[in-house]
Amino acid sequence: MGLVINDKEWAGKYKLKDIQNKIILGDTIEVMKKMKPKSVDMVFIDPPYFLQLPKKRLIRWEVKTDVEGVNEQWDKFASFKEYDNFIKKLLKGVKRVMKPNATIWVIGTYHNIFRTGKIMYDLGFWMLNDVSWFKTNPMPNWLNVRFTNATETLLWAVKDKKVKKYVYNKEVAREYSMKDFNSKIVFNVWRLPICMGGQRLKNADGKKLHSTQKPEALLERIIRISTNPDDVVFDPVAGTGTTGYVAKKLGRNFIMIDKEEKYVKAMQKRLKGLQTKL
Amino acid sequence: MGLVINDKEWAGKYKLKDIQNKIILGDTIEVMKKMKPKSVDMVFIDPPYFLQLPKKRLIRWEVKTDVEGVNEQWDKFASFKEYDNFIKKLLKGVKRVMKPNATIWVIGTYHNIFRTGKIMYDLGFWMLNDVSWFKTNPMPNWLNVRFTNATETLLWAVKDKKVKKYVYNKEVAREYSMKDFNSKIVFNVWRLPICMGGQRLKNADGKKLHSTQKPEALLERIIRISTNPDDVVFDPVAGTGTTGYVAKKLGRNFIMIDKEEKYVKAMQKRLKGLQTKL
DNA sequence: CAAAGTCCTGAATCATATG
DNA sequence: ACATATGATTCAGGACTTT
Repeated sequence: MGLVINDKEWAGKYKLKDIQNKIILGDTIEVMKKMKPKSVDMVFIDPPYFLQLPKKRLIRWEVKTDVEGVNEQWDKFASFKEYDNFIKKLLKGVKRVMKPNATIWVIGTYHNIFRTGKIMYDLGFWMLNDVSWFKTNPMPNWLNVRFTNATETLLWAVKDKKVKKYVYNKEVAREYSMKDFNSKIVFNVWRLPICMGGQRLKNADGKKLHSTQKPEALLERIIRISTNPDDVVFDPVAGTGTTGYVAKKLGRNFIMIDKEEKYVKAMQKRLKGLQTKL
Repeated sequence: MGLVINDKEWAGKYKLKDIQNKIILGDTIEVMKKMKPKSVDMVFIDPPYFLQLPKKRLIRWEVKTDVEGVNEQWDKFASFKEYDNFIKKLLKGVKRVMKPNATIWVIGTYHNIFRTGKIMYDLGFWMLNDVSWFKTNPMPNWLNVRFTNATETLLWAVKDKKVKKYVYNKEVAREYSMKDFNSKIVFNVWRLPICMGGQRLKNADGKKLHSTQKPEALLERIIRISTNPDDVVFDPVAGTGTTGYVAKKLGRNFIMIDKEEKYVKAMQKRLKGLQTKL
């Protein structure tokens, strides 16, 4: 049995053992319906950001160049409504497969995080924190017509208000806060650089494979703080697979879904590389 | 003509000269309807945050005093829906009186800022930045079960997507960024302390008058960066009146509205104190 | 008077056990 | 699902008191 499951070739339900530490190629909403309820310990979601950029010419303060911008099929939504509907379906599906004491992380920018947060509240998630990822090396806004957007926002929530015994490794959290600000207070502000250098996956042309690949250090922090070893970390829109890669590296298990073959292939390669390393 | 206008005693519309540098006592939605469209240069809103705090009291065990949360009438909403409706009416009213190139600032915490931001997008405001106010002296999370909430979020937007020539004093912005982070990049992260000491308005008992008084330094930054001298700064839910106080101090004009007489009285006193100072 | 020590408090969705 | 009783944590900064 390989690392990848093609959902089209799978009839019936998924048992946990079928998909643990697997990448599933398929429509995430449909795949989740076939998963067992209350089966994962933590969820990380990095949804499409709905940048609303013009199709041809991307504005330079948003992205580096026209070619490399977020202008791909997966970020195309006709309207706020369509976007909201997608996020709502995604979060509903995720909530169903979360264990009762599981937590969920969602990352976004000001383009999408407000609508997304609002939907989380409406679905009954209980917010624990909004965390501000303060990038140490943001792209400067060289037109100087507004502030340099140096942050992304992470929302951290539990399934319901009544959940109390979720995982929060406070000593680990304090480690990072000491490193960031030399402070014993564990702030909801994190300082770390964006994804750079060797971490960045490239395609055959040497161009970056994915516009919004997250740094491993970000996932490391999230996973170490909010899961224990052997927990199952779930990413329903996995992209380049940083979630599963870091989870595995830290002795956790993963389940990842993506609908694009090129990303699934890249994840597969990345994880195989990890196996040889370990 | 005094500093305060009682809306009940005012028939007909308000001309700009009637209300410039005045505090209006009345229902903000109704008052705004009587204001002239396209008349203000900048708006600052610090709406109720809809904290949904538990009814029980928290006690500090060592000193045996209550932890006073916000538990006041103005933060009472029955449901998300009721809260959303209030914010929607407020923002619609505000948009109407904004000049075409005016900008708007809205502040909040994770309790309310996501729904509020979503509504702003839906009403057609064009977001310029989300700014993270990183408090230098937050209340620590004493039980250590989540991150210390050390931030509030400011949303900064223009009236419509097509607005280009709004006020952004980039040199002033850089001043603050140098002070905060010794950086020439003007980050969307601001470091300043919460409202403390002599700034804080007290009532006759020596207790704080308002749970959520904003520091003058915050308003100073906002006003200096996003307005020019003699501009009209509008605050439709003025509370303790920090907006007007700082605006006046910086050579701007203000219009403030609040429905509670005790706050209007306090603002009046505060502004009279400023006149004697200047 | 200055320096050191004490007390208080800040927009907070902070826990657990029992009935 | 409530309400109630019990328990024993955190830091910066301003106001106040003592040395």
